[in-house]
Amino acid sequence: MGVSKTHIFSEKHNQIASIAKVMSHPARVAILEYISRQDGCICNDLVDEIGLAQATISQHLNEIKKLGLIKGTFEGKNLCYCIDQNTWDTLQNLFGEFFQNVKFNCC
Amino acid sequence: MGVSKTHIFSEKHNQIASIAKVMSHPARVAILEYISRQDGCICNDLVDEIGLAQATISQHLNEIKKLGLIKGTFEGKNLCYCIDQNTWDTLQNLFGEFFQNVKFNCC
DNA sequence: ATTATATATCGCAATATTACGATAATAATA
DNA sequence: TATTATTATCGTAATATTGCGATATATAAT
Repeated sequence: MGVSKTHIFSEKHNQIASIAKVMSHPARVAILEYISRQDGCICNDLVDEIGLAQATISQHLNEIKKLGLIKGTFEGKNLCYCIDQNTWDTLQNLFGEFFQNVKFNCC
Repeated sequence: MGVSKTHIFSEKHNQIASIAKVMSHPARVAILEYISRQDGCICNDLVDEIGLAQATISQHLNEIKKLGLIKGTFEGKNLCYCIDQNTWDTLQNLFGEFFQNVKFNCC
């Protein structure tokens, strides 16, 4: 027991859940917002900004990256993390559509 | 260790994370969609529809209810779960705003 | 080559989530 | 009141997540 039964759900429902999962921790929300606020994308001060240990930040970044919401390339010494606009748009649509399509026809 | 440090994050970031957390399991996404598809709101066949044990469905419903996304009233013998339109709109806006406000200015 | 700085990974502990069977509670009906 | 159907709660087991220190890896500068 305790094993999540993802296989019994539709592709779309699993996809929406995956997106939501990434946003389901305030640190990751904060990270995404911080990255998006930067003019450039040198973001090694994320540790100071967020207030979690470097290892923990790295873990969170990795989970965001796995979904494709950010991509990182090395710019000189620092790793440059940026929002991946394509993925972002796709996920935004998927999620927005779900919110939009709910009907309110009772009670 | 292992204790989520919600107190170091802003109210808004925690709020967005809370919404996302509810949607972060495919069963809950499926439940929300199923309820919204119904013309009425007698939804005792959720167990057959989703394919999880009754106790598990009840747990998931409770987590959705805690956020205020659905409300339940008794209609005769059956419990009637419906989307709470007010909460839904609020959360949709909060979430949509977050997605919208991200800038793509690097890489 | 050595050193300094930034990021990733490993290993572990604490806590949270998921799922289900069993059982209790609730409400309509016989 | 007894029965039946529906939903909620309890207890428990399995798994997942969160967080951090320690350590490894990678790049830049000296």
